[in-house]
Amino acid sequence: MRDVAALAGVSAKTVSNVLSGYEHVSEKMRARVMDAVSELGYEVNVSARNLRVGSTRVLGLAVPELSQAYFAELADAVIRAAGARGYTVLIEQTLVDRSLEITTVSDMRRHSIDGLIYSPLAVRPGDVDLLDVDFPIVVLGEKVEGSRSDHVAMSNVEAMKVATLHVLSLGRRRVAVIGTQPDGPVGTAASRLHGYVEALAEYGIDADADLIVSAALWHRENGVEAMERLIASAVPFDAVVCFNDALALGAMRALHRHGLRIPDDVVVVGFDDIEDSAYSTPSLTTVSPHRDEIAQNAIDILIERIEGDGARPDPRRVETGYSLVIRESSTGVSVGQRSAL
Amino acid sequence: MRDVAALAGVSAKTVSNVLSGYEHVSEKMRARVMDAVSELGYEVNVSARNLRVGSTRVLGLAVPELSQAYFAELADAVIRAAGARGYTVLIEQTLVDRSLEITTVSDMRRHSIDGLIYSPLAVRPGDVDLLDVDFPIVVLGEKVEGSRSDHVAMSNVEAMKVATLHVLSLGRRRVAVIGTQPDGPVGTAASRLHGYVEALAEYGIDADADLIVSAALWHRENGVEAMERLIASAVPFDAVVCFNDALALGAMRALHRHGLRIPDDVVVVGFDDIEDSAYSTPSLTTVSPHRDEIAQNAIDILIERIEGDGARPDPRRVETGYSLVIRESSTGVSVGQRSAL
DNA sequence: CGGATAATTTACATCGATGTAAATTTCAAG
DNA sequence: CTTGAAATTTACATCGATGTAAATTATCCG
Repeated sequence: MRDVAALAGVSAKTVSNVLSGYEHVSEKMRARVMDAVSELGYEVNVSARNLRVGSTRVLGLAVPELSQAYFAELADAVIRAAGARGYTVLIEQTLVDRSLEITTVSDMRRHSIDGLIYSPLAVRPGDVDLLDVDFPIVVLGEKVEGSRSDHVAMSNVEAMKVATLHVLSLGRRRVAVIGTQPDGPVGTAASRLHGYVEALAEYGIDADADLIVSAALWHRENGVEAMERLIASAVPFDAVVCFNDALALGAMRALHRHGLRIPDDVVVVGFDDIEDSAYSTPSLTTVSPHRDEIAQNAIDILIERIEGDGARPDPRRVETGYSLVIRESSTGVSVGQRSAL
Repeated sequence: MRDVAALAGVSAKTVSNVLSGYEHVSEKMRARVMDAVSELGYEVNVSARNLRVGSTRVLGLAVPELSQAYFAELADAVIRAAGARGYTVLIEQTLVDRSLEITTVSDMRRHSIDGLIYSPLAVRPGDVDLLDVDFPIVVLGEKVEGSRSDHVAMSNVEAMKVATLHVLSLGRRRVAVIGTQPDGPVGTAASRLHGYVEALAEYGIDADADLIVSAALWHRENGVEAMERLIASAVPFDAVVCFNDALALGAMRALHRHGLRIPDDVVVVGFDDIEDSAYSTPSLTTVSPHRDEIAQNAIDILIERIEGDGARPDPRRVETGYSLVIRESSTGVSVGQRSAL
């Protein structure tokens, strides 16, 4: 910057003013400085600016795994929303060794980040303290009892209830569910199971433990495996609601392999509305969380905290919308707003 | 840091030494400093360190869109490879407005990054200069004529030739191809088309222009649309090779809708081996680029450049491996190494 | 044309961590 | 109980951009 200033015959501060778009800079000055800048191919040193200014305009986004379509699509939405506000996003994968989720916020502060959007797989009760840091954080998903951090989430209970009611309205009565944790449902899984149970209750049906199938992770392979188990158990069922689309796609794969027709023999419903679900065969009925709404809210709240006066007001809780997208896997025909054809 | 030093009764430099793991620090000193650190909840200011040290240990990864499974899976691989070397990854999406790819490297240098891995959709001849910067860059995909930057890529020609030969070996002779750009093939598309043509030539077949179908983007919807056009054209065909899996999945969707059976009526082959392809119905035969190998090579070369002596040696060209994964969409049965079941 | 006001530019200190080189302490051997 | 070498710690300058406040220049009006 010194060099540019010297070449333009002005002070370093003037160069800085030009580059940071300071209001009171004359046109000729601006032109002169810009010439010098391009002649020397100068670029500002971001680290120095960050140090001086005290912020980086970089936000962290912590997700379990980018290779899961839901999180990739979420990341895309977050990056766009952040970009529109002039922020960049640094993505952290928390599920690094495919089985253990590391959750220490301080791990993420290694990189100078102004704030963090945290989308955990499952926040267990004890994790609350980890999040209760004096640093701007917005948590996506289940709100945690006693947590003082900001949350953006849809109502998993309600959404899953709507999805299950849809299945029941089609006349199915033996509705299986895939996706609880092997060691008992917590977090998102617990809420979705709750919605499922509530829906059954409206039809006067008691949940049958034999129809509740666990999945270690929510990947396609776990869906295949869970469905194989369900079929092997010989428990009769005529529908299955899955806690995410990957599980549902895996389950469909297994059903297909066993010659079971979808939806004739088994109705399948997913959750997340990832892109694949519109293009699978059959296309998948699923709950579509409004991802852009989630991303937008998270970004807005986070930036508000960052640029705010630093006071720690009451935690904010935003509930985002969702919609049920009905496709072939439940009705045989596709009518949802984002269906494939 | 001053405060920590004061509390521990030592100089700031000693605190710095302790925290950066300097060799000659006595045990009692280390303990004393660490106590002070945790008592004050001190965390180093990364911006200040970056300024002083002159690097950030952050690498950029520029991909068109994270919501495309191939790039999400690639990003995952890159993040892991970088993490193992102590680097973090900042992801940039270049396809911001869904149609226009911005490619200026300097756009990405807004964020203090030590180096960049750039995975362009299509580098056109004129783009060479944009990449010929004095900054560590590794380009993924097609090597560009005259480019002086490092490249990591598989042989698209060869891989597509192998895929097409597979189709021909099944007895199909009217092999369509989906994925050229509407305004003439460039970059990756050109190479893959080349491989297709070469394979046909081995069977003494001339490429038929009517069987070469373009796609504006390589998303599922474009695959659907391309296949609809092909079917509407009434040109007979008994197989289709697609330039990526998303196109193939979209094409399968369209075939299904028209009551055409896969693979009986039409053999379908994709490219990329994204996770969906193993779980689609039918599962998709595809070329599997060795993503981890690509990521590892890119990271190794990039870090070598960054940590090297700054000399600008000859550009490096690494060719990574691939394999043909044969699944139901070509043979009716799945035998590939990463098949679904 | 003087004087006041606004616009523009400048000098200097500062953000916080770390490299350098010098100062101090520690320790083994004589 | 020296003495020299090694180990440990310290003082100080520095990375590069920007906020502050003061200095300078331009502009306008009576």
